[in-house]
Amino acid sequence: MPQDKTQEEPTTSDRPNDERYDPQRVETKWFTRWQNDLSLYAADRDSTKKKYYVLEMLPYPSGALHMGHVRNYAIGDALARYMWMNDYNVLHPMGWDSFGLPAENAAIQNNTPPRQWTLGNIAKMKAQMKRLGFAYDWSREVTTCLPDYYRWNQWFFLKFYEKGLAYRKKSRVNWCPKCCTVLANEQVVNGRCWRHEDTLVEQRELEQWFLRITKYADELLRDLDKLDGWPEKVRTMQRNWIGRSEGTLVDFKLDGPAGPAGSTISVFTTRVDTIFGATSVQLAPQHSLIADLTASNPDLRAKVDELIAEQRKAREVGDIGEIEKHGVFTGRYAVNPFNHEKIPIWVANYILMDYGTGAIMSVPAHDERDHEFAKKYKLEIRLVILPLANDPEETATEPPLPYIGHEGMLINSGPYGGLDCADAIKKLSALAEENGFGKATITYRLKDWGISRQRYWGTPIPMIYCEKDGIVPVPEKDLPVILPEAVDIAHAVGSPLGSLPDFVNATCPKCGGPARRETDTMDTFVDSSWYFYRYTDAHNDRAPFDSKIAQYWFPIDQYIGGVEHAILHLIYSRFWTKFMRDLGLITNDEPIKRLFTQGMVIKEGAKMSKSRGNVVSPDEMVARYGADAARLYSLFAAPPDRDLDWQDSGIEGIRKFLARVYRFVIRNAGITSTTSVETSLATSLPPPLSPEARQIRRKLHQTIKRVTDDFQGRWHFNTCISAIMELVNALYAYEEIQGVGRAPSPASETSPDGTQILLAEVQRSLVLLLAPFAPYLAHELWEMLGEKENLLKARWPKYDAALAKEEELVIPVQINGKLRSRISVPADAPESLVLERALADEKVQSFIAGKQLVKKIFVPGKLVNIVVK
RNA sequence: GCCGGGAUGGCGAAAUUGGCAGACGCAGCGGACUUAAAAUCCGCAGGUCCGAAAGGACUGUGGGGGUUCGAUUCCCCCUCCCGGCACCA
Repeated sequence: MPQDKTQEEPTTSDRPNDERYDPQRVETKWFTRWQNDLSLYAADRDSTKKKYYVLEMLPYPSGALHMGHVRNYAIGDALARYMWMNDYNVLHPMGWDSFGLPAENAAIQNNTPPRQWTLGNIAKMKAQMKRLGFAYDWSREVTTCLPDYYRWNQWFFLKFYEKGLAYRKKSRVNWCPKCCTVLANEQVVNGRCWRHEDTLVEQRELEQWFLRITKYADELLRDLDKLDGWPEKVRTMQRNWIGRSEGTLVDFKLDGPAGPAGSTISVFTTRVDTIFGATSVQLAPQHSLIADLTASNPDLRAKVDELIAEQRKAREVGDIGEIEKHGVFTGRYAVNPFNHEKIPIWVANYILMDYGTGAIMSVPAHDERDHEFAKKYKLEIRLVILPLANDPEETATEPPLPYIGHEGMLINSGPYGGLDCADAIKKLSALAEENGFGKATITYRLKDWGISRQRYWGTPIPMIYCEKDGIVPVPEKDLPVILPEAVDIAHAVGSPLGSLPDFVNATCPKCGGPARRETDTMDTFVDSSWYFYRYTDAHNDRAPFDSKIAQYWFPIDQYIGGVEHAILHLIYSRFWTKFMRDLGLITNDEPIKRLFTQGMVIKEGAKMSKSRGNVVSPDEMVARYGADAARLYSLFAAPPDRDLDWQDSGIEGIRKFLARVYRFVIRNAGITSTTSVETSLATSLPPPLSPEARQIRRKLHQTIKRVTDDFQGRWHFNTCISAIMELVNALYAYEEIQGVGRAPSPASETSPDGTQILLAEVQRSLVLLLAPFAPYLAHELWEMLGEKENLLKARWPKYDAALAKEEELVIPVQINGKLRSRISVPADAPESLVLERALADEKVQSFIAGKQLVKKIFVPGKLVNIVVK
């Protein structure tokens, strides 16, 4: 309805209503149209075009989008639309990371089954996304909590198992004694249970499934160097997380009788060159040997327990680094294999069981912590490294302790005295290996990925335990192991699935005898580790995806999301890709070519949160200002990689800008409809253009250049949008001078003159420039201009560098680096002319009069600087 | 402690390669239109000082130094803020 009206009366603006930009009217009109065309944003299956895979991180279906989502998707959507307009075959899908805790939480609170709650939320959020106008190929939608997706999680798990990369082992987990269940790390808040604020979380040993990500630790680290399209910050975070450390394992022997834990104490050190300075061995309080050492020594046991308690407390408070170093002598000794020296074995609270071997050799002279500890307990401090003097003639002097430098020479080290540190490390490691008491090794901070969760709302782990055959994988043909629906989560003890006999009881695939099903589910990070491959072939029911199709689309050209996923999701995804490559499913080593991490949306300087009451709701913004304004503002208010401080007055300004564009086109659309747009390339304009019109043409080409350049990688959409604003301001100024559109020119009935062709071209380009950022308005205006073709398929405007060039330049003239005057010169004026005019300038004259000219600096097109004395 | 990113008007920000600091927008002020208001349109606007005004002088990008004809930009030192890792052996 409204569309006809605007086409009929675009230039007879006697009724103000026609000029009023009503985002609701425009947006609902196009929203309805887009709803009816499902193929609108579909990627081509077979295409000779170049591909472009742009992806935003899929959301958890919490129930409502927040502004962070809007910003994230506005960035991706702008890029997708831009690439479409540049004739790429664009893949721009969306899905739902829909397994996870909140669904169970909601189930308990509202008594709604997790599936129902989740699917309901997805419906709500999908509607929001559509209303916001995001151009997704919904035919490829992936919902991770549905069996047609999670069956492939199970399939992958079986592959991991087959290759020996999924294994089961006992490990320490967080346990809430009130819930009687394991908690994920994220469910532990300050060392307490998220549901019982008064209850401290305990550590328990449980059998868990692990994926051997450490097998790829080195490759994951090395390949970070290849990811030059990733932010340095993320690469650094991953490097830290992987935490590679080169060193040596050395086995000390327990002196005297040994218990079940044996008599070997392996220590890891990066400084084996200092081993002759080791004056004690320090064990973590949880070290396996301690049970033996304390078996007949309840006193020692009690002291070790205290150390454990101290560690735990420090961990709860979060400052394990600040803990005061305590230790206790075990009364026993270990033998240094290099010199057969007996040194005391201590247990200390600063030794961590989960790094290295949980045991160290203590070298007080050359390690800060060891030094502090040795001083406290009066342990021997033995200097074994002398710093090399800069001057070889000089005798090395004893350094202040602890001396931790590497540029040194061994002393007091038996036959190795005189070696430099680097040499000694090599020699001693080799010696240890030859003699079977150690070797050079690499440790990682990265641990194997424990994926077992004692929760309901996740992918069932496809494993069966048979009394006779032990652990037996579910045969591929029996997948998926369906997650049962009617489960009482609230009253479950342990894994909720364990309370369902129908689920638990199974037959062994090997012997056919009675067996028990695994009742744990997978970590939800499994779901998001490979989902983006599924988009390429979302309905495949014979494989997770077709390798050929994935090969066409991968790697992802541009991935966009929050930096909070820099480690977990993005490391797991890289790991999964490498595993799939080794399976032969894909050929790429890395999933993501370019990564962009956008900043947070904050308000009044703080993260939006319900408790703070500063949450901005996208629905409200859409209702008040329209989706275009909400999107445009989220791109305009800050460069996308920085945090954005939301201001309602700011989005109001954006709405005004859109209205300004709308009014301009409404007033001038008539010109276009009588103009042959196809032939109106500005270069072929008839010659007589007024200076003002040439100025507009120049501004247009400059604007196209600025916006296009920014899309090529810099992505400062805030400046793109200000460039478009400047263009619109220029058009208004031009209108003011010319009175164009205000009173329609009767000349338009005959052949259009140059100015009219130019104006038509400007309007058309303006709409195209706006299309990636404000799709609703752009579509409306596109139609208003009489265009029949879908705007997404229209070509992105090209700029003409010659037309973008200024004819006349205002050149600042500095004297001794201070701005003193400006002169106007033709753009291509040679140096001699510019300098001549600069020196002739009245103000310049007054500043240089009576002074000696030292130097004249001319920067073409930029400035003149005259240096005088 | 180590690593990464920041700091520019009242506010969000711009300056892409060392070359006019503050584009664009918000808030503000003035004007036009209006009975009035809203909306809209036009204009002003870093700070201090001089001047009735036009205009002019000085100063200014967290602080201090340096390189340069010229520094928000490059180098050195320092402060503060945000993020990551951390008794990592």
